[in-house]
Amino acid sequence: MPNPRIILHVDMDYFFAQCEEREHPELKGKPVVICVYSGRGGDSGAVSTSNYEARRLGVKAGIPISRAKKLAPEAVFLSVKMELYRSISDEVMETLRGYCDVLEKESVDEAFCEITGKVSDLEEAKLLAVKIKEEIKQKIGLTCSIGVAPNKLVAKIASDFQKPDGLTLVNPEEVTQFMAPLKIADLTGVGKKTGERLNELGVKTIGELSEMPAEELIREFGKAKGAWLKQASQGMDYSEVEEREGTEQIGRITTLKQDTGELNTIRTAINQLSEDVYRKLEARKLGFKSITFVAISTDFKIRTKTHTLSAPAKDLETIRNTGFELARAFLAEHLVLLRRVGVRVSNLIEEKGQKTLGEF
DNA sequence: TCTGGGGTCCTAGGACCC
DNA sequence: TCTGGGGTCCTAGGACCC
Repeated sequence: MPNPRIILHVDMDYFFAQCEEREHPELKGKPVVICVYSGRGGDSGAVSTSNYEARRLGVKAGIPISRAKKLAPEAVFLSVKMELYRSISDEVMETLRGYCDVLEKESVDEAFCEITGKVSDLEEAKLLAVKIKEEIKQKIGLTCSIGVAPNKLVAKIASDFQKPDGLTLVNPEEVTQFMAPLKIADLTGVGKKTGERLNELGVKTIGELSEMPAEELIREFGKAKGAWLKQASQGMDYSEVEEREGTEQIGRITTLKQDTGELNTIRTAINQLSEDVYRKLEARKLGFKSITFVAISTDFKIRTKTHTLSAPAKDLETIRNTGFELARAFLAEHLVLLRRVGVRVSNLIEEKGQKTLGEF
């Protein structure tokens, strides 16, 4: 049998709110709510995240700001400051990089670290995790929660097991016992829809899921998802920790001041969004082949319209004009009022470093 | 109670090519 | 009258994650 892998999942605690607490120590101990205002005036918008004081009052990510204010009138409400969080995130990732063989940044506040080559057993892994936590605390001033396990799936669930400032280790032999009592929603990849359908089948825990016949899961959820559910419920996951570079897509989305089906109003929004997307592309020296117009109607249904160019482009005009043409075509097809619109580019291509025959 | 914004991955049908 | 199979790309939509 090959040596088991040892993988860390590092999850920053209530990240955006903790960043704000670091910048403004007087916030500590108070409920803090980080908001995305829609721009429609008043408290229209949603909660992005909140600290534990606010969570205790029922204020969680995703709820409307107006509702959060009713639940916690005394809380401090702040707008997201993405640049700040991103620069702090860079510091965290830089610190982690020093400790692992491979670092996979999963999002602005989470990462997987492969440390199989850095430690010889779980005891050493624990010491390393403690050291990482201390360094992030000392150098950056933030707490995190870490899960240590033989694969990514279990490491991620483990990092979520004890929070905030937690550390959870799962031996290869303990994986099954660790997973069995957990709710199916704790399984990353099981969201609202899958959770509801499993509930209808009488499945509430990961242990119960692991007892379902694979054939039945495949019949219910299709080949890939069914087989995955069976494996995941047993704590099996063979996916590798990998440094991923190339982003797949870059997009911007915005809420319109009013619901509208008017092409001219939408054009103004598209122009702005296109410029933002263009700036991000430019910063990363990327070209693109596909442009997508994203339309979210008043009933919150998401529809898209995509055009793929015959050759890659990298200019603002192409994004803006194609985006507008797609919007025009969309409105001709659908008689709906739109609440939000977005522009996205995909099929990204590195401007430089394109492979040429000369390289060989 | 009234709902942000940034992503990833998967599916399925159709076009097109060999 | 009966008429393959495989691969890849494109589009649209859905589920999920933070």
